[in-house]
Amino acid sequence: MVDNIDIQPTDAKERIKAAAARIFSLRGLEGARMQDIADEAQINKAMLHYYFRNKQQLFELIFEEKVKRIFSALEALSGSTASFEDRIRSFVDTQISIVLEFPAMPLFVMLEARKNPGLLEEKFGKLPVAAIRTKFSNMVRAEAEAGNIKVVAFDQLFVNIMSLCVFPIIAEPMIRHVLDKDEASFRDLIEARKKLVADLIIHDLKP
Amino acid sequence: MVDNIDIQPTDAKERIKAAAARIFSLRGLEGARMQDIADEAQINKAMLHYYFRNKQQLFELIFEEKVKRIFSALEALSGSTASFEDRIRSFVDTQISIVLEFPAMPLFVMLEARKNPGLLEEKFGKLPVAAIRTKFSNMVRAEAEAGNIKVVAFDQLFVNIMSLCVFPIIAEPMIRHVLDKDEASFRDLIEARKKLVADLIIHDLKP
DNA sequence: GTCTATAGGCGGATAGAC
DNA sequence: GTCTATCCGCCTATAGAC
Repeated sequence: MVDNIDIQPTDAKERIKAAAARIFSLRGLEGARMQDIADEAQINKAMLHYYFRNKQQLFELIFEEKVKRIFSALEALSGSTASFEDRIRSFVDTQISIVLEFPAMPLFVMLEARKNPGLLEEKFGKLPVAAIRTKFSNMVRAEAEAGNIKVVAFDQLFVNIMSLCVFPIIAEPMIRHVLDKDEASFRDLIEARKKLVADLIIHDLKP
Repeated sequence: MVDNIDIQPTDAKERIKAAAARIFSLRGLEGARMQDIADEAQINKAMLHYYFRNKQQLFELIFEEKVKRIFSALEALSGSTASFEDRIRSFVDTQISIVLEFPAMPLFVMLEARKNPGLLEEKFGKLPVAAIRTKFSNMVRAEAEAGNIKVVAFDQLFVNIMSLCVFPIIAEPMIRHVLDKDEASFRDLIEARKKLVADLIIHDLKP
């Protein structure tokens, strides 16, 4: 922000951010080592402090970016003029894809949000999510009144969808252990869920 | 194990274990401070090393106990002579109750299992879970052949149930933020799921 | 902008008195 | 068994040469 006058966008900065995301998501704020981030970014440890003042500041930047990414899928719920069913399908699909990009990230966010309650509110006001929530809630009520779906608690519906999309991916090690799956068949299992989860939700909503 | 000759079961040891579970689950192996565990257990830091040789050993003990607790609910799936539907209901109920006891624990287990792949296999062979899996899988097939439920992939069924039970609780901070709920109404939301999730699963299995 | 060297502090582990 | 004092290594952060 301060010195964005440089012509070439320093991709060192980008490499650091990517590396930090990987290390933080796996080891948490305290567990992450600046040296490991530097190694991963193929850069000197001192450069971390050159680009980002300190560990805490780097951490908060990553946290903020990743929460925004996770919440970005919510827009599939409110935007466009697609039918209710199509919005659900689209949301499930993008949600699963986003979490697949970076499976450890929701774990990281949930853990850090637990350690530091109020971190979410601090970084993002309640207002942006409130707008989407209201929109989705209204949509569910309208569909129910039109007789297209049965009457349901919209918050439970939301929780169901999120659970079915996110949990299997973050719980990969446990699920693979219990179901005795190798990496490939686990990937197939998740891929199949893009349709399966949407079907399950929509079937449940039939009047 | 070595010195279990002492008459009075040292409840200091129990306090330490409880404290360690709390701190480790929230901050992870590297993030946890021995001092914090000692404070929480109202005990001197040196005593931690008296009862448990070092941090790593204490950590592994806690990890092992907690995974066993989480997996213990699986027995509701295979045991007893109850009907299929009742087993599902009973499993959902106990699973939610267990996770509620210690909401951060599955997060902790999933994160540590990610950092250290093979930790699950190392601590618990595949065999015990394999037995339960086979039993459950056979049960699902038998019910389908009897025409009581439709034909489904048992592994997706298992993943669905786990997701709907576990995720909402571990994601409490994110869900409360998005749905703007206070502690009490969040608790109500989870409590209501004991029935709601079982209904959803059973409804989906109707032929 | 990049790197080396080092300061400075924190935290796990132990010695040893009681 | 319990506690204080202390060691020592690791890790963040910075100083300063280039």
